[in-house]
Amino acid sequence: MKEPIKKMPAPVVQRLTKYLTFVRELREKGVEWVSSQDIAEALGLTSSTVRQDITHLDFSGTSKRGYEIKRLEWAFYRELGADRITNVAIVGAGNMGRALALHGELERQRFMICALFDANAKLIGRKVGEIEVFGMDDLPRLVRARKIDIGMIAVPTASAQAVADALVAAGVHGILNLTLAHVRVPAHVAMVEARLVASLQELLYWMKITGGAPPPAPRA
Amino acid sequence: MKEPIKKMPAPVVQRLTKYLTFVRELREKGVEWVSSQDIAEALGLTSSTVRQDITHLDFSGTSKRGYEIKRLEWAFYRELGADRITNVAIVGAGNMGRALALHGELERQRFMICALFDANAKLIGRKVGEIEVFGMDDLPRLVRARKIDIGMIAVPTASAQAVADALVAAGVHGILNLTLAHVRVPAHVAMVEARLVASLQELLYWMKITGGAPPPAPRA
DNA sequence: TAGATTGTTAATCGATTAACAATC
DNA sequence: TAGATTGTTAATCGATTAACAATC
Repeated sequence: MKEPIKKMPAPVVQRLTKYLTFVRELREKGVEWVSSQDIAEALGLTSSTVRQDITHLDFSGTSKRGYEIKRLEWAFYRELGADRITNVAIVGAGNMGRALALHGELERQRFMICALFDANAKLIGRKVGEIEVFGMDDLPRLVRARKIDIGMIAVPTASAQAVADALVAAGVHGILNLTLAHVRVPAHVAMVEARLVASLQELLYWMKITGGAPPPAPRA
Repeated sequence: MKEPIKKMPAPVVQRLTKYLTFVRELREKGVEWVSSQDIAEALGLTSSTVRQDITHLDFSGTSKRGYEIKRLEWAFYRELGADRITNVAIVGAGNMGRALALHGELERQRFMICALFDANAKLIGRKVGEIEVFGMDDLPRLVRARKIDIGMIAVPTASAQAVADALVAAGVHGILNLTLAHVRVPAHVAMVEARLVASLQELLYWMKITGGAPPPAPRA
């Protein structure tokens, strides 16, 4: 086990997801080797940053040739923990929740949507594609039974914290928050914010500035 | 015009969207004053950071009492450029694009969805709620006619760059990219990435680490 | 071999935090 | 007034970049 144990900084983790997308594209095109300079140019970074970031992986390049794409891609997946299937529940069977449930890209990237939940009794029992909608009461039971690791919050802003609490109580290990609300979770549960409306507000600011772009890695 | 002209760092802009959400909630509850310490505790920051961030605004607090919530909320909206209506186009009338078009939260936060676009001829002419679906050919004309400032990319990953190019050519000033792809735009166009699948991959990493949380401000 | 590219160390840059004087 | 909280300056911390020796 040579895996580095040290926690990577958040900016590095975010760039890893970008590297992954880029090298996957290259592999699909049949390219076999890539240099830190190639990656840097494509993503608007310095080659130094790219090499430093790859340092965090259990992976080595080759002098003069760069990085072998197939192995590098795999190293990214492995480091992120995205090399196996992850079971996901979506809370909120409104427009957004249903769209996520039907979003093929998730499955393609090994995220399996195992259940939808909604507080609205009229929606319970319906199906969205293959996925059944359950009431909130079933959350603890199904999280356990279906080994659900991640809960996605796609409910109205006002209910976001209550849903997060319910997901934590049910035992998920990670939460993706899609609402505008700031949500708090205990330290043993990981959370990433994907607040779409907030992203639009951030975008407005960068548009104000020189009609210009944000610094290299906004965040997404 | 006392507005500070200097560009804020990306982490500050991202926190601004969080402050905004928090103080809006307080205002709705009828609270009138808030201290940097209150905000810091709610959002998991230091009061020092909060005060430094507010420094970037054209706004002053009051010794001993803190910040007047109504005025502070407004200052956040103004600094972000979110104090007026912004016209938005969505490209991609699939599940995700339609869900966004129907997502009431956008309108509530002054983003007006003015048009949907899709390459699929079968979808053209249909309506999603009140919003009509147009073909890609109509993009340049409608961006001009409807004064569309922002384009949201909600198409399959493989078409993301082509759509971005089309939006830039049509003259939008900002782009929100919802696909997994990394997309490049010229410097005069602002872009924010809201790559949902990448956010899930980032989440997987934080789950690996102590089953733990990311550092204070992951991005979003 | 010669040259290109990695991996790593050290320097720089920028953001966060601490400390405290100003102030209402 | 006394005390609480801001606004600001200086110190710290961490991330990015530059430089270069190692190496295939």
